[in-house]
Amino acid sequence: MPELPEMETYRRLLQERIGGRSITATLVQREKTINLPPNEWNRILLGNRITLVDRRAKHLLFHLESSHVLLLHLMLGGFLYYGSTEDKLDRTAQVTISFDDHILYFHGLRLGYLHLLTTWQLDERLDPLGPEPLDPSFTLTRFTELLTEKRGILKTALVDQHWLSGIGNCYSDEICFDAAILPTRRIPELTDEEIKQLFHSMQAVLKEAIQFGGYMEPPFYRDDDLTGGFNDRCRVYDRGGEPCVRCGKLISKGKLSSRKVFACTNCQH
DNA sequence: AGTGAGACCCGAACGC
DNA sequence: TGCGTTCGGGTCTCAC
Repeated sequence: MPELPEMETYRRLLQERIGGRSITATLVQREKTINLPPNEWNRILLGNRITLVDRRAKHLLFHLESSHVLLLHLMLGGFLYYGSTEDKLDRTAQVTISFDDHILYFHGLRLGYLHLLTTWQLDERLDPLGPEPLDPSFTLTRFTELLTEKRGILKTALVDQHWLSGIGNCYSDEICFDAAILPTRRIPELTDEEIKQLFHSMQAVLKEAIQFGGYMEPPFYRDDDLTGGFNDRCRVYDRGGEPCVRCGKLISKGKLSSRKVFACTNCQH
């Protein structure tokens, strides 16, 4: 599931590859993915140069020389592949963007989108998002303040993009596991010590996931051994029934308002 | 304010 | 092989 670490992995890989390069062709197979009539979308993009690939929460931002921005959200199951006309995946690509002989394929964009925006429109779109958990200005003090404003269930808050952005279903469970705190705990019942631990685990888990290339099935390019490196390092997510790496008891799989929740009910409290 | 339900969307995986 | 069916899950909106 593309969350902060997966998008950050893509950002890094994309910046190295297409940063500074000009778009030579585009192909839109699914018009709903974009926000403009295809000819207008194409007209603005063709010949335009990518000045910077940036990330905000689970969004990827392709800044263009024209000062437009391509805003990507992969939602569920979206993923990217960087190859060529020969080197591509045998999967449907909703959009492709070419840089001479290199092609960026956008796959699995069912609910996901790739919107071409002005900087003003971009600010408006990103405005409702909560703070970035890894932003240096996001301190334990700030985190504690945020938690004081919330009263519901911990996991619900962690995945609330308006409250704190970038964390989704997978990492909320991983963070809670690392902190040895149940994701179903009520926020007001958390002790100062637990909040401190949660903050620390949030930093540690997200940084580790970024370092190992996130939780992602398909590779980003041929011979890519980075993307998806965190798949095997997940401790609870999608591991229902497997033994807990910390205590050996079986990981439980539950539901919380239509969301899957994975936790070790033995060593998480 | 928090919670839950429903809609969105459709390719891939699965079953026969 | 091929057709039909099922499923996933972030986000938004709306009702309670």
